[in-house]
Amino acid sequence: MDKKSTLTRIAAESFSDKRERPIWLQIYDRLAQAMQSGVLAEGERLPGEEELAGMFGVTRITLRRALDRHQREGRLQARKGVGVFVRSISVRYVVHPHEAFNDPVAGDALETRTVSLRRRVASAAAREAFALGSRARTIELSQLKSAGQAPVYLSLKEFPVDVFPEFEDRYNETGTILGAYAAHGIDTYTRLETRIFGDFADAREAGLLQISPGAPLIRSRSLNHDLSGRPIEVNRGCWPMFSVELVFGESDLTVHR
Amino acid sequence: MDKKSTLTRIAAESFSDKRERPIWLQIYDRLAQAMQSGVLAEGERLPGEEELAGMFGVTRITLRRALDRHQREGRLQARKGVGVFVRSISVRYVVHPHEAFNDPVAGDALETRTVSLRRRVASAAAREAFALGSRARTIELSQLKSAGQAPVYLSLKEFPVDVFPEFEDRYNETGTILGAYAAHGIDTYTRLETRIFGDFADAREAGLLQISPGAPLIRSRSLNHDLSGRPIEVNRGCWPMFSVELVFGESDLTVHR
DNA sequence: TAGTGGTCTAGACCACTCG
DNA sequence: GAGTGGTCTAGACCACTAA
Repeated sequence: MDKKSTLTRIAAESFSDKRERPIWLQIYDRLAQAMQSGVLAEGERLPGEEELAGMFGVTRITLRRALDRHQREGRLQARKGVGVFVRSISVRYVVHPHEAFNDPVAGDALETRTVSLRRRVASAAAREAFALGSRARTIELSQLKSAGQAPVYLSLKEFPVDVFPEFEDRYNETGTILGAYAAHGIDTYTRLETRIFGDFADAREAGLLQISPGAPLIRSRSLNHDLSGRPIEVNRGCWPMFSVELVFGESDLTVHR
Repeated sequence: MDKKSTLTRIAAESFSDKRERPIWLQIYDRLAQAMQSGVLAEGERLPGEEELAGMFGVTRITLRRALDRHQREGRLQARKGVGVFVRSISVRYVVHPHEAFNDPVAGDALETRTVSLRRRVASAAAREAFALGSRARTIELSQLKSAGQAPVYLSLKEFPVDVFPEFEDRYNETGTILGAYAAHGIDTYTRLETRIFGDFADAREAGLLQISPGAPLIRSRSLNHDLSGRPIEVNRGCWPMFSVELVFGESDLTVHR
């Protein structure tokens, strides 16, 4: 039996008492099960909403409530005029903050794509960190990191032009930020502070991360210093909420009463 | 002019081109602005959905899309048969993981309520951590912490009965977990590992945290050892995603190339 | 009992994408 | 041009809560 007829059979089963669980949530459940069992495989396109609604015996609006929820939770992504697709989030990407916020170490398993590299008017955060005037400029680098098919991390970093006068060339040569660091004589750096908080994706972020606008994100903001205490990088990053897990290891957290 | 007529005026303004921003998102925007400016104060009840829809000149379903989004994002909470209320999330509660996962330190500014305290069959996580058999029992403690009016943290901890034979009495006497620790001869402990990840609230969690079911959460799982390396506590906790900010301080994160 | 939020239907128009 | 997802309407019934 092919996949589509399997899905048809799943959809055709009668619903249980809707007072216990609304129909749209029962549809949500069955779609989740179909994805988990492989009836709907990663990357696969779902039948059209009209057809899908017919298969489940409900209105398109009712069906859409189930789809919307799966989109917010990252399992599905809709592309206007094209269709609804199963996103790959089979695994959470595990990040050890002591390492992972630094591009090279945890980045090994990830593919990095440079989204943009340009000079810009310094952001407020960069002005404060680098002690810049209101019209000063910085080097802005945006990267997108993917695990397999699924983008998992989008970053936007700013660097001070006086510390990295040749950043663009050195970055393009070496392909890594640490390469540009080294080319400017910086071999060791310190992460001063990292803040983690939740938020929701805007349209641009949603497009790059292949999630729906409004889907929840985990955001980080951090600041790097070199050995002498000079600030050299401000970083803003975000993960789709459901595709990352932060792990804080043993060590440092002994508590005395 | 009273608040309600102010809201009426806000609602009555004409919408801009809906091709640029859908009407329901424009309603969402105006409600956000009304909350931020104090026209809708914290804890206040909104007009009924039917009335509100009339004020904005849309259908109830269109209005509900705006309300739903605010509920997911934690600014509004609906109570069936009662009304829709403005939740207090004016500030993010800042947590320093080195301290905050430990009840006493960061808990100072929070009010703690004991949700439940009982003995139970050990969870899988507790069985593994404490090396227990499949029918072993543990002490389970659930606490809810609130900042002002708003609940911000819900925890569920398990303790091994052999380490804490009198946990319940000692906890009830001292009112704190550390008190129960001390009464059993444990003054110092170590947090072995903490994992942070995103998820969505189920019905019970939503009720206790005063958010909507399905709203995004930040979850933590952690394990405490005593000085001798003996595991003494497994902890599962969650915050409403939008009401917490995790801060990792300076110190430990120097990176050598 | 009256009012509230939660769910569902039937039908419509639009913008977008692709062949 | 055909098909897709995005938005919106008008109307209905239900379960829940409080007076």
